[in-house]
Amino acid sequence: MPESNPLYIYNSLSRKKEVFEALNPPFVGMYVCGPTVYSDVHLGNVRSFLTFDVVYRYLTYLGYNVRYVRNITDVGHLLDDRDEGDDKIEKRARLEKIEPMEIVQKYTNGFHNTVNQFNLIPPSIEPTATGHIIEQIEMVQRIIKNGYAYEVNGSVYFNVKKYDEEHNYGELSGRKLDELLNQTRDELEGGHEKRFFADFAIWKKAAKDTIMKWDSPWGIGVPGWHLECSVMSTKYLGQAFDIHGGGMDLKFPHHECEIAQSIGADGVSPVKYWMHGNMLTVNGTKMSKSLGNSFLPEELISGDHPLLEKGYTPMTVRFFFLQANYKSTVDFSNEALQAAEKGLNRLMTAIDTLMQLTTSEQSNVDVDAIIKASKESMNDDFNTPTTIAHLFDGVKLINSINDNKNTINDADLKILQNHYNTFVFDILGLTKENSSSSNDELSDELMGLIIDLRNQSKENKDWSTADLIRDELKKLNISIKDTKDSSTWDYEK
RNA sequence: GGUUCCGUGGCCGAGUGGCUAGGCAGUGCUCUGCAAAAGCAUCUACAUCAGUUCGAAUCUGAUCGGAACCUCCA
Repeated sequence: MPESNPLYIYNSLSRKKEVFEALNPPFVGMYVCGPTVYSDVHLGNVRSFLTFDVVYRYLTYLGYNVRYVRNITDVGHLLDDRDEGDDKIEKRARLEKIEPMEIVQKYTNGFHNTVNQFNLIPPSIEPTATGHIIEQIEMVQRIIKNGYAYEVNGSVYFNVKKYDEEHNYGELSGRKLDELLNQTRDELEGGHEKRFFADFAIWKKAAKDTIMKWDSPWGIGVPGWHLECSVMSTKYLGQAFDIHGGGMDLKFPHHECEIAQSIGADGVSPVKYWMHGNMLTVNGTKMSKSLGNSFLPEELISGDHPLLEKGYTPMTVRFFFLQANYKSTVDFSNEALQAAEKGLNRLMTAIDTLMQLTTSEQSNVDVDAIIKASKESMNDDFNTPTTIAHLFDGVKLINSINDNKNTINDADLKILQNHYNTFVFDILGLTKENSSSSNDELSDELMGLIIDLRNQSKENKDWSTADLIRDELKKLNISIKDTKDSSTWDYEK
């Protein structure tokens, strides 16, 4: 539980940083909009999930008991909500000539593999839309009963106009209904089933050739596109819960509709703190599949993509993202990624140094200052860039102790070691990626032998042999680095 | 057009009234047979114009430029 300094969270609803106070401490309910599993997740998606991974990790660190729910959307994402709506997953299934659930399984697996690579902690519950059809039907019934929805030809629409008369449709995104009306006048032409242009489907009658469909009081159909999140958050976190996260692009209409549905069904505004992560951009434009500027995590790692000069490890990317505030866009560039790669390396090297530091009787360094600064940064709306900056201040300190320019005693060293373990590995979720992970005992022993031979050459001042060994190993992507009285080696991809 | 937001040094990116983060690159130095790596030190800034103020990157207004959302997207 937060003691001295409280945690502040930027709430999209109030557009202010607010002190975080859990509804039912020590429990915290957090819902994050997960992926629609109709194709591979790309790097932009990863950034969003990473943001909330850190939120989850930090809340846990603070002592909260977090139930983290992140859904899998496996049905119901209609391409539009007009009469001829089409389901993304079905469309993809037809293209690939396989079962919709095969698509769902394939890309769910892919999603899990990807987020594992980036060291994201799995959520406490990962519910699927198709697993909650009954609950969705029940929610539609509650909304109808409360007079906020109407049925037309086997479809049910949320009555936004009526809702807005009693509540405030658009409170999250700052939109006004009459302003929306002005901009979408064209859309009103033509005889749709909706009574009002802003109404949205919460149950949609199935087209004849639809494969995924369910029986309901209104006939055979599919749940509307915004409903699942309302249903599953209510089921697992209650009618009102602490944090709801998602990408900025979901703010409107998706999250706006969630609020309306929850109030329409249960009379309760569902979320205390709305959090929105910003977009990953490429050359200043949002990364998205339709623009063709996205790339897949595998392409990133291999470097096999026109936009990439080389491959980058998942941890480099994780660190790169954490060096920016989650509320800002991050622009992808090779230069920035390479800077992150080196910076991360510097941090990890310093941690190695930290673990083998020799102690003195006295400390003349202020470890508390670094620890305090790191915590305050995280408490300031999960400000990972400044947290990392403070960790780098510590790097300077660690190196100076290692150079005998400063001293540290046993107690302080333990504190500092613990701090870096906690912040770097537990909270920021970075891991040591041994670039020589392909090593086995045999290569270790062989390399040890080669290095011994080379050291003998060096002792004999046979520089040409020593250099030959180093140059030839270089061709095999093995780099030799000489330190004062030993040599290390690394396999570089 | 509407809503929301942004423009910081070569690059990335913090910072919301005075104390000028951090990383990468550059430069100098240390270490070293050489190299690499590592370490230390260090230089470049606040889109433009006007205003408020003792004082502004930070507040106000205008101008220019950019983005997201308003249609599925994290």
